[in-house]
Parts: sequence; C-alpha cells; structure tokens
Amino acid sequence: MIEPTSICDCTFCDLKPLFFDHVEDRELRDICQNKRELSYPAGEVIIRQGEEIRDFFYLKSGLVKLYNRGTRKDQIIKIAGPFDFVSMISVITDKNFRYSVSALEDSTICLIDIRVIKKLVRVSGGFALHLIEKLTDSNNDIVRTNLEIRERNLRGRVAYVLLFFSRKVYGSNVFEMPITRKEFGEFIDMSTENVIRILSELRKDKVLKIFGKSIEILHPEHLDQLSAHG
Amino acid sequence: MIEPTSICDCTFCDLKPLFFDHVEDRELRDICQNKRELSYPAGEVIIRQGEEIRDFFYLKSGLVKLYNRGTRKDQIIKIAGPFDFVSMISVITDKNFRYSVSALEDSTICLIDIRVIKKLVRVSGGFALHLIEKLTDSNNDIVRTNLEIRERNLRGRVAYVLLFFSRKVYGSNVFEMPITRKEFGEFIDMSTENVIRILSELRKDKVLKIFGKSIEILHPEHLDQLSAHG
DNA sequence: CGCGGCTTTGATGTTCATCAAGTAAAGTGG
DNA sequence: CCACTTTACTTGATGAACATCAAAGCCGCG
Repeated sequence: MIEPTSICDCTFCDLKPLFFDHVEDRELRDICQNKRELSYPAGEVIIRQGEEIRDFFYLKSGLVKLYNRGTRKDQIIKIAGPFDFVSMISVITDKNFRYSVSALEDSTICLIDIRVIKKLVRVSGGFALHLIEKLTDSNNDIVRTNLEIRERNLRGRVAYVLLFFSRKVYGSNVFEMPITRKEFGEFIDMSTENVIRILSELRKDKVLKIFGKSIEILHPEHLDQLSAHG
Repeated sequence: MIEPTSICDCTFCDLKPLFFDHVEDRELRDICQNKRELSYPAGEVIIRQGEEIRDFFYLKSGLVKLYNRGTRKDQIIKIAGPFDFVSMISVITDKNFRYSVSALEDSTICLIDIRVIKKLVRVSGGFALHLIEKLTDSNNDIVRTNLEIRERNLRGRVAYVLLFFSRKVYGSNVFEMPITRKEFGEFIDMSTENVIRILSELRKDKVLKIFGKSIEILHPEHLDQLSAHG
C-alpha cells in the first residue's frame, strides 16, 4: 500500500458526475474533507473479509477482484473496473466486510467515511436514490454474470470470460490476462487444469494466440459461437 | 389471480415494523392510499420478466420463486418467503423486470406504487437508509446462497436444499416440497434425473422418507455431513 | 541459486448429463 | 365421470464431460 495522497477537490473527479451529481456543493466539500485516496500494486489485498467497515469506497482506476475466501476453495464473485463499486454488497448495512478484495492491476481507490455517506443519505433524497441505483446496478451485474456462467458448460464459460476481458474490460482483442489460471477457474467453477486445457485447445485451433498472460483473440466470432452454444 | 382486497390500514401489518419503522404516520397513510393486495394460487406467475415496473412489492404470505427464463433453461435465483422482498433486484432503477416470479404456495403480495416509494426515499432519510438495508440484505442473500451452492458437488447441493427447506422455510423435519424435481434441478444446476437419483439414494439409505412431494428427514445430521463435505 | 508458486500435458477414473422407456399423477374435454 | 392428454416422476444404460493425480518445466523472488 502506497502512502495516501490528499487530493481535496472532487470538482474535476471523473467519478463526480457519476456519483455526486445530486450532491450540493457544500456537501461535496464535506465529503472531500473526509475522503482519502489509496493506491495498491497488483496482487495486494485491499480488503480482508471480516475486517470492520469504516469506509465506503469505490475504484478510481485499476482492476480488482471481489472474492470469497472459503474453507474449501476461493471463489471469485466479481471482477470490477473503475465505475464499479467494490464495497457495495452491504457497506451500509453490515459491520464487517463479507468478502475480500484484491488488486488485479495497480489500483487506486477513494475512501469516504461511511458515516458521511449515511448522513448524506439522510439529508439528500437525490443522493439516496442515486446511491440505491448504483448499489442495485452493481448487485444486478453480479447476479446476471453468475446466471450467464451457470448456464454454460466449461468451453462456453472460458469463451465467455475471454470475451468479458476483451470487450468489457480492455476493449481490444489483444490484452494481458490480469488473473492467473487458478483464478480463472475460481471465477467459473472449474479446475485449473481444465482452464489450461481448453485454452491450449483454442491455441491449437488458431482461435487464440497465447504467450503466458498475453492473449490475442484471432477469431472472436468463434468464441461467440462457443459462448452462445457451449 | 384473485380480486384485490383493499385493506387500508397498515398500522397492524406484520411488515410495518420491519419496513415502515422510520415512516411518519401521515406518510404511512399516504402509502396506504396507494397500496393494493393481491393473492395468487400456487403455480401462478406473479411477474413476467420484461413487464414494466409499476409497483414496488413484497411478500405478505406464501412462498415464491424468483427465476430467470432463459433460452437454454430456466434458472431459479432465489426462493423467498414472507419478509423477503421479491421485486428487489432493481425495482428502483430499472424500467422493466429482469426476472420472473411465480407462486410456489398460495401467496399474497402487497403492492405500492413505485413513485410513492421513490418520493418517500426523497423526503425521509431514515426510510432511505432502511430501504437500502433491506435491498442489500436481500441481494446479499442471493449472492451468499449462490456461493454456497457453487462450492458443493451434487450430493452436497441436494443436502443443502433439503436443509434449506427444513430449517429456513418450514422449521421442521417434515414438510411438503414446494418445488418439482425439475425446479429442484434448476435451483442447483443439475439434471432432473440426478435430483431424483440422489433423493432415491437417500431414501434407500434411510436418511429420508419420501412420498411424492412429502419429505421427512430422518437423519438431519447425515445431511449436514453431506452438505459440509460434499 | 534454490525454493515455491504458476503453468502445462498426459493418464485415469469419477461424476454427471443424456437418452430411452415406463409408471404415476394431474389436468382437459366430451 | 371417464377417456385422453399432458406433465411429473422414476430407473437403467451409456457415454461425455470433468476433476484428480502425477510429473515435469518455467518463472520470479528472496
């Protein structure tokens, strides 16, 4: 974790229009006085499940995974980029985090004292509505993604995840996989070996180029096919 | 669907303390003027995904399933009893329902114009906080249940569901299964045949008594074992 | 430079879906 | 109320999909 930088002007924050549209200027100043920014290098744990919830936070830049540390195995719940909240599942309600969050890429998060958020909900109806919207959107995405993974077989799931990174995360057919093969499996409930096997198969079939973490999708339409019918 | 009954006094509603604690009496009257009650017999569809969202609603009595009508197969997202919201996933945000809801048992729901709810969020901070709490609790439950199903193999999943009905829904070792074997499978991603096979196995092993939909759990500790390690 | 974690491939066996076929139950129309 | 149709349930047989085990190479890091 890198030392906190103190930027106390949200006026030009990328996320302001998204999140604080309905907040009065003086309230925004209130937030700014209580906000902090933290940066984490890839691989580092940002939140450990069980920790007390003191802050509401969202991702300013980078990529993180939200996951459950189980006794049997770890399970990835969501892979979230900027504009996705990561502490969303129950920050307002719970006393402790239910899930862990780790940085998949170097990430910067913005923290706001949870009491400030609660106060804002109380005083600003517009903010409350906006927050509810964001919370439900985020949860919806988790449920939806899960349903889509559930209905596919392994080949379909691998294709789905590859297209997820290609289209939703990086917007390119060429990208670096931010997760290990093991994490890949933890995301779609499949053994590490089979993730590798199917990736290798796709390489042999000239659908992908793979050099370690580097991926190039040569035939996205083939992956679409797999994702749609597999 | 049975004709709406117009009960316009929430004062003694079971759900009032749960939901309307933070609402002023005059606001509560406002809600009452805009609320309706509807009853559905078991088996009937309450909400069809795609329909426009006009009302916020929760379950007063009965049991329902929240499910996704897919092209490949139906998937049950949640089985909800009273005190669980069912239109929760994104009522505030979306224009149309994303998922369908059916009555598993005769059910009564209470409907409130969504605009009234939104207005309440705006004017009452306490209500807003309370609503957020309920929404996140409900979503949390979906995510948590899903993780627990995901980490188990078929035998463990069947045991998990049996214990779910026994403990969380009916509070008894003897109960009528409210879902078909097919729905059982749609809840835990398994073929109907295998649901039956494992149930039959449990019957042969004297862990269960089964007569059609009637279930008696003879050895819950055995199911715990299966659920914990399977 | 050696250790541990990540990756890869092959071999093996289990788990699970699918197919097929038959029975029971429940709803439908005459 | 009974024949008829449909839907739910059940069992067995088969093969495909998938996890697990084993072994070896690779890479990064202290």
